Amino acid sequence: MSPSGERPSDVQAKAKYHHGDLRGALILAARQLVEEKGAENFSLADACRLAGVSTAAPYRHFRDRDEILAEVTASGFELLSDSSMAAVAEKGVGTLDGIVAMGHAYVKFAVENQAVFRLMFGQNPAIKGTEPVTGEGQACFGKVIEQVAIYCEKNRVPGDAAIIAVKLWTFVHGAASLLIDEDYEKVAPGIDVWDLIEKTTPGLLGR
Amino acid sequence: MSPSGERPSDVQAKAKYHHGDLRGALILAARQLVEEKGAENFSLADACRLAGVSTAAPYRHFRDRDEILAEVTASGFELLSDSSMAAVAEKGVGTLDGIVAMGHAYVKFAVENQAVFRLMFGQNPAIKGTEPVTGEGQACFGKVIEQVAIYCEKNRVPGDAAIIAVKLWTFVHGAASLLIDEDYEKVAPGIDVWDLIEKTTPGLLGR
DNA sequence: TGTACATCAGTGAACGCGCGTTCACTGATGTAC
DNA sequence: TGTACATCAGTGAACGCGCGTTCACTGATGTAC
Repeated sequence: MSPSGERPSDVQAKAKYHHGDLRGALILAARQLVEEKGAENFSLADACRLAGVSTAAPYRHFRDRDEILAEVTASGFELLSDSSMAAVAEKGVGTLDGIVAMGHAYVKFAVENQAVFRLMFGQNPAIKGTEPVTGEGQACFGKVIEQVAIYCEKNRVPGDAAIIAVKLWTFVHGAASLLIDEDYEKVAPGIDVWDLIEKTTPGLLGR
Repeated sequence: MSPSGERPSDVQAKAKYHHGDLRGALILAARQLVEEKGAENFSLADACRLAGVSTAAPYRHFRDRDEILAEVTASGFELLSDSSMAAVAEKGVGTLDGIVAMGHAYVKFAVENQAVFRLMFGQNPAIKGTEPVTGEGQACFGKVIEQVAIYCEKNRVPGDAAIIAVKLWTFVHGAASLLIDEDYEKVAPGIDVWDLIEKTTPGLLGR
């Protein structure tokens, strides 16, 4: 340790003029605030406050407010891809269990990252049209098709893997949405979404 | 016609001090604006402009901005209930065709009333907790259970009608959401959601 | 039927607020010699 | 190794904006007599 007692990794150290990784810190702050207050209540000024910089600082790193949100959204797809693949790897590549596990991972992600999930799939043309978001989104769905294709081949299921993947996605997406938006609660309180997916997946795969 | 040439029904007549049904007119204006710009860009001031009244006028009829949005949301559920029932009546009460038609009506409603659909099912605790909204929402889902129950009895399908109804709702809701949020387009462009629902419903009903 | 008056549904001006973005600036960093 | 200087990443003050809401007010309506 240097005589001054400061280390580069000491993020909480007293404020420095040069931040080191303000871009990354702002994305992190934005993600946290979006999750806390919802994307519709997110303000750039808030993120600056949280990161401890002036409100003008972000403009060194981002074109505008939307560009930060797009970055948050894209990072959500990355995280979803990773956790889906981890789930599949654990339960078995191209197996029914593996595919169910992907569905569960999808719902788990939605629950743990509600506001980011809404950004990823919900309406916000300005954000969803941008490259990082579109790219990561396609990659993410590609993994589902891949697993379904392996499953179909192994089990001699006829039909287009892409269409079956769309069915699965549709169902799981509905479940995740209705769950986090608390729509089940009004009408089917205490429903076990985990179980719902497990029981419904075989039928959706089957035909 | 009176000598002045004015009729009470003459909505487009020159502005009157007393509006007649400002409450209703503001809800209509709000609905239109929500649909045009999205709920997140809706402002009370805009609605006043459209209705041709001062920005203070709404406060004779509504507590605040959220109360108008809640009213718009509740009216959405009414409309959805009505069109679902019309679809069922046409295709056959408690039949497979009737249930598929409800699914189609759900998607049609979502497409034609995207922003209101998002208000109805999306996150906005302030609005969704209110009475008109909760009540209309429950009534709406009740109609689905009803149809499924008749179907199950007629066709001797074992199992809880409510659970089957939840499955159907989940799938159709996923389809409607992914469709209007343009998420299919990235990944399965040109998909025929109508057909998807028709093909998938029997399986979801079956087990 | 005609008049007096209470009630109601609007007006329009003003408020304080927080936002996104721009500006001229300054302090820190790292490279050339 | 030490110094000069260009470059870069921040600052902080200011801007214009539109919003939701409140206020004292006024014009229209309808009822009692």
